[in-house]
Amino acid sequence: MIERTHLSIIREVSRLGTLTEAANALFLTQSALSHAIKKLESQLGIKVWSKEGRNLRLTQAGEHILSVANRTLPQLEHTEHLIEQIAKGKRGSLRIGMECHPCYQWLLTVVSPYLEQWPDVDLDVKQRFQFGGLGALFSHDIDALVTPDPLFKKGLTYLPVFDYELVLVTHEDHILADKPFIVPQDLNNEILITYPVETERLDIFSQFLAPQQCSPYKHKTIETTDIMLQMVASKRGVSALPAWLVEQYSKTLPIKAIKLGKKGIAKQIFIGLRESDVTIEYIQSFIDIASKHSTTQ
Amino acid sequence: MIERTHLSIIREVSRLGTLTEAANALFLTQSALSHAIKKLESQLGIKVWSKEGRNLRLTQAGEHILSVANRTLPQLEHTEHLIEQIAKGKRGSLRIGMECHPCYQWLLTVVSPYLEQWPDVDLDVKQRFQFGGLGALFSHDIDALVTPDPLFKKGLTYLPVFDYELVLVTHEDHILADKPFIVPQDLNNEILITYPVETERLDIFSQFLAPQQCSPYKHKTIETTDIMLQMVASKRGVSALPAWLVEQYSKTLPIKAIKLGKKGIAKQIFIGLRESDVTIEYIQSFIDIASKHSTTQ
DNA sequence: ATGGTGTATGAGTTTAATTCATAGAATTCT
DNA sequence: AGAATTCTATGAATTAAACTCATACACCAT
Repeated sequence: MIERTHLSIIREVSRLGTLTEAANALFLTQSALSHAIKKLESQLGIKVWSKEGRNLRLTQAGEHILSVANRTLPQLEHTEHLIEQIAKGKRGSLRIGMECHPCYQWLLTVVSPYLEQWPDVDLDVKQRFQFGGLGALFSHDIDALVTPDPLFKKGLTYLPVFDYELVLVTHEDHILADKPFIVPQDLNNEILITYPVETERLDIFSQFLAPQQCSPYKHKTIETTDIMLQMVASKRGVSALPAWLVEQYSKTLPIKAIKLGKKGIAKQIFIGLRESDVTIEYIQSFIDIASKHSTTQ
Repeated sequence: MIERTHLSIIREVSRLGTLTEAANALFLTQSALSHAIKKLESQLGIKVWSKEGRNLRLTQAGEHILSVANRTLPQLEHTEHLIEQIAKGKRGSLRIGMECHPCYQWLLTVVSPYLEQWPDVDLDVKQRFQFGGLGALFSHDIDALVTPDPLFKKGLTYLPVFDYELVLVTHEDHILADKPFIVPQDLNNEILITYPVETERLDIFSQFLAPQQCSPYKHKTIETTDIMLQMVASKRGVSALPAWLVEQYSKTLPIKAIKLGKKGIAKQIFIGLRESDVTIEYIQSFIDIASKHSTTQ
């Protein structure tokens, strides 16, 4: 069996020329190298070197071993270096799953300071999961899940990262725009625009309309927040989004936010993690930075 | 230090699923593997596996080690095999990569006299490469590359082995069958059958149709030459193949070869080698035999 | 010859790897 | 729920290997 030491020895000897020097470079005695190679030779049934006077010349077999040494040793050294970084907590991969459409805007504000602080962390954001965000966490397809529903399961933890109020968005000239708040019946004649997910996962349905058995005149779905708000701004419908997001867009678009019900709808966003990961430094740091970028942002 | 045993252990465990089975495969006890990995983990300061119930799941660090194992162990095993052959006084192994579909038929005619002359050379033919034929040559996954594109790189040499003419193949009753040669426009209403590779790598496209901005009525792809010619023989389309190949098949199938353009399309096939290998006797001999089996065959 | 420099080798020592026996953990069976 | 099964983990004892030391031997230059 060709072992790593054999590769190192052959590489060093052909780099430095003599066994003695190679032995020094490897912090071993000349005797050790001699014995090691001798044993290898007897195992493989070949000679590694032939002696030409007092220099060693690699045989054909020796050349093959040197060649494999030059190809594989650097790879081993590279992974050892990589793993050292992982051990120090400096490197790793953080794949974030998003189960909350509007949170994408918020995530972007978290990501840039994070990447600055952790340049060696591989960050990735995923938005579609074959077996739901929870399944993705369990099957290690993602490492963190941004979600409004903290479905507690053994082996997972959730940490709240920010609170916001869900509001109705209308054009600023809309009939409802001047009300201090709206009631479910107010939407009976409106076109409601939402993200394309099941209605059970849309709070405007599950927490506002459904309890009063109301439904909008029409329900349209749109993938992206930008287009959604463009539609609202061109009076093609109303939507329900986080208040902070509406406030941000209202600087450039003629839109307005209205409370949903007298008390409004309060939402909380969590980050779910596998319990075994919470101690990892670069993951903790992500939670920290995420928490700091809460509503006020 | 990551040793070869660690690589083997991690590879076998991820192949077989359990430490116990891996231990059997490696002719060691389960305890030995457990101790070995434990020691590695303490040296590197990381975990290789995390236990999920009773299964082991590789950590990120573990994945890196597995990846380096899959890259380096086969190389070590191959050189050991090579050296074993050298020790026995036999020659070695010749792994040929093919980047040229129809050349397979030609290769078969080369292989049999070669094997007769070199009974102890282990011959292997590979047709799929993760990083292209060139990458396979450099990473020692193959020893020789049969290709129409001699992409010169430092450390490689190419030797031309045979020339042939690329021709159109049609049914012998086809409308085009009586022409002395065809022009690109003649294919506008034809179904063209080719091997399933990128059109840039198909000479009928890159050297014949594309310069005149022509394209066939339809483009179908088929893996094997036999089936391809069966299709042509049953009037389901036309194809482009080496003249010598068509000539051979035309003895048994109602097909005919037609020149592509007035001058025809001349092709040249090369064998690429690592420069360090060109002096090896059994490789030189392969080139010799290959060159002798050129067009006339 | 002689000193200098390098390799080879046997014997003894140190270190590492392996096994054995057994405990613990998770899963399946009844 | 408890028993049987099937893995992994671990400490202690054993076995094997790697390494050093001391020294012999080979080559070359002067």
